[in-house]
Amino acid sequence: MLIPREFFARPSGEVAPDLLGCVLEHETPDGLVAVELTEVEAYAGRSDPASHAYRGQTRRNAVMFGPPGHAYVYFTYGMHFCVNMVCLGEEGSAAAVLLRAGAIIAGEDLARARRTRGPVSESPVSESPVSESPVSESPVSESPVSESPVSGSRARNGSRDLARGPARLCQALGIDRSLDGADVCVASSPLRMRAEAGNPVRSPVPAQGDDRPGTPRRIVTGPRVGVSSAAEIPWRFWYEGDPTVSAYRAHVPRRPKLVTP
DNA sequence: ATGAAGATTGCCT
DNA sequence: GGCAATCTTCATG
Repeated sequence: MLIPREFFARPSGEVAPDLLGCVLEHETPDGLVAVELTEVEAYAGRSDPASHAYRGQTRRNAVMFGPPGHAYVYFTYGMHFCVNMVCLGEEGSAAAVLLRAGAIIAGEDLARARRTRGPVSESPVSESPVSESPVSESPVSESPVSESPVSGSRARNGSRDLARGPARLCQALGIDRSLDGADVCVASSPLRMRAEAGNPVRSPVPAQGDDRPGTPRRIVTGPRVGVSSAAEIPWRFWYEGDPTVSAYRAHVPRRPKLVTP
């Protein structure tokens, strides 16, 4: 069931936790990839110093100032895309929720192909899978170790890392600039957001605490890192102990470009 | 016109 | 843990 637009017509701080467990799917000629969201981050817009909308509307962030239920896709670091869901707290607030991580629940092969085919990586797609079984059948509930450390296997090939991080999530889904402004609330859109109800059973989660199937996943909240203002508001939301949640990495300001005389 | 920084990631020691 | 890759956007002259 598609998520109604009213869902997004709320402050981003309210929408964000409700997005956990929802499924973002992108349909292309190559196929369909669906990701269940496990980590999101809210941005308040005009009043948020860390938001792209803080300094007002520009060509890049124009979508954030538009109606809710649309995707705000931006390009960063010269190579990565990130996607937000536009919300609506106050009029023109330009609030949004950044989709930071998720679990692939459909189209995993396509997602892996997109992730493998990196800018520098030229490894052919014809890679012999390690007992690749269809996602729908055969629960792998009895594998304590999530992934066998195959020599040469990078993190990017692991299923749990396919959408672990905002840029990886976009790459796995095939989201790029052309989807900026896409409406995720209409069935005719290639990019759609589905409600949690009707989700396939979650892929096996490594034993960590009490993540048995059937156990409701707990949502953890915390302040965003690196932003001092409004620290009392929980901006980040994720599923506790979920392996697909991105690990925080402190942002390192790069050294200034060296001038050669 | 020019420069600096960025809602990141992959690979290095 | 550190640094490079890579280019768009925004602010300033």
